[in-house]
Amino acid sequence: MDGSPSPASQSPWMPFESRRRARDEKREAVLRMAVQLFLEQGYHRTTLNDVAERLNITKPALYNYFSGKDEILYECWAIGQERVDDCLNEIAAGGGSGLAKLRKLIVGYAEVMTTDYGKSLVRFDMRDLTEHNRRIVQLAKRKIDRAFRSYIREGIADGSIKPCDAKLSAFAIAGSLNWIGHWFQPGGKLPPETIAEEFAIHLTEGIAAKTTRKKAEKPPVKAKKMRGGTR
Amino acid sequence: MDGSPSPASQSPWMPFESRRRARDEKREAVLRMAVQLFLEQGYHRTTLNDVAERLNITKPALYNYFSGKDEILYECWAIGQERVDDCLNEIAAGGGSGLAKLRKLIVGYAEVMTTDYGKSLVRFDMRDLTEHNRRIVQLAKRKIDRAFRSYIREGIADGSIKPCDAKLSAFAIAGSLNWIGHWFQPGGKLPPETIAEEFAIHLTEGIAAKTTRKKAEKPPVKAKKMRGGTR
DNA sequence: CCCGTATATTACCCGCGGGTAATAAATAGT
DNA sequence: ACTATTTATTACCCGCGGGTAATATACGGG
Repeated sequence: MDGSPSPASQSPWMPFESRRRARDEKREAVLRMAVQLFLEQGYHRTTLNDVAERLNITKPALYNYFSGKDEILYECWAIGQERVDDCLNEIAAGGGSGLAKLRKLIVGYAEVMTTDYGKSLVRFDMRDLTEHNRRIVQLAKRKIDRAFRSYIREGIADGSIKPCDAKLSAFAIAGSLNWIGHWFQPGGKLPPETIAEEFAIHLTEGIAAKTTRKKAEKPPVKAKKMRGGTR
Repeated sequence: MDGSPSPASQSPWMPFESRRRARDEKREAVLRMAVQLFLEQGYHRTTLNDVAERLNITKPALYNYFSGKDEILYECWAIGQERVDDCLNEIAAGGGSGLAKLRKLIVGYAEVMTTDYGKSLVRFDMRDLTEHNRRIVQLAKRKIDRAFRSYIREGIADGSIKPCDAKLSAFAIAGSLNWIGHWFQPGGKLPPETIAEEFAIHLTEGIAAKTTRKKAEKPPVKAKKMRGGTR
């Protein structure tokens, strides 16, 4: 039934009939289309008409779900941020050396960066948001930065990481990871997991206390649990 | 202003030259103000009125020097690119191992990234440009990317760099460097040169064949080994 | 069946900002 | 001083696109 007859469009609004989808699903559909277009064309070059049209609806319909364009932008960002937060929480829940935590963060963050919502964390201009939302974003960014730095400091303290400037190292690592959001596209030959693992090794190779050439201990990166709910 | 070194009577071309020079200076003043505002407020939120106003002129006056807003954006980018090109040419002219060249590039590129025009290389959206200019930009970006990769490959070939995936390593390094353009601001306690040197060491620490503290061949990078404490 | 609510549409507003005359003021060349 | 050219100003156009009002259609409950 809900199997759309024509997969040409992922939109729940098939021209006329089945419009009885749950509200949240429609909201999500809007966000998925929006983030895709924002990334593809840029926020300012993407009109709400563009978004609506590709969903087989009209612009004002969007206002049933969002208060304005900037809120859509914010929600896209928020979904990506949520995934990073999940990652941070998982790490905080687990144990391990500073280096181990840092690597977990790199792997998780890198994988997020290969998704549309993840890209929105670094490709969107936060100055397009309202003052209120912008502050939330800035706070979140500081949180991520602090995580990187504190894991590095932790690693230095526990001996798993060589003494180094935590701030600069964090910038270097975060920069490499954020850049993924600019060059990665799903079609490539390197799958996200491979990229993430390679980066986890490479980016810590310079600061790890011991030689990093260990192949074991990592293959099963833990059950990567898929959260069913999208949001 | 420009004290004419000799009376105009001696050189009939002098007036012409001086006028052209004055024109170029004004053009540059426009670009300096534009790049500053574009970085500060973002391209789309910066109006030509903003630019003109801060220069004590009016919007249409800008059209004496530029054909439109997008051309101003392009010229800002071009200045930054020129500096990178200078850096690339210097490296190409000199010698050294692949690793040495890579480090030179890191130092040079990092320093460019701390300038306004350098930031424009990574903070501006090329999709705001005309098709023609966008193609030039893409070409230049590929050129830089090729430089990173080829130095790495060269380093692997001559033994100065450990075997690794040149493409991924280049992305990682370029990402760290490009990120500088997002976080650096002149007021900080770390001067650009220090950042550049630190990055040159850190970013190659993982892939350098031997311990990084070697002064073999040429010492293009000052032996600033001071690791650990940093400051 | 009727009504309330949620959802969608059509038609419109309007402000922002890039770009363009038409024209005035400055500067060089003779 | 007169003229041509460059450079600047004032005043305007107009299209794009975010946002709104009025309205139509569907759905669910009594």
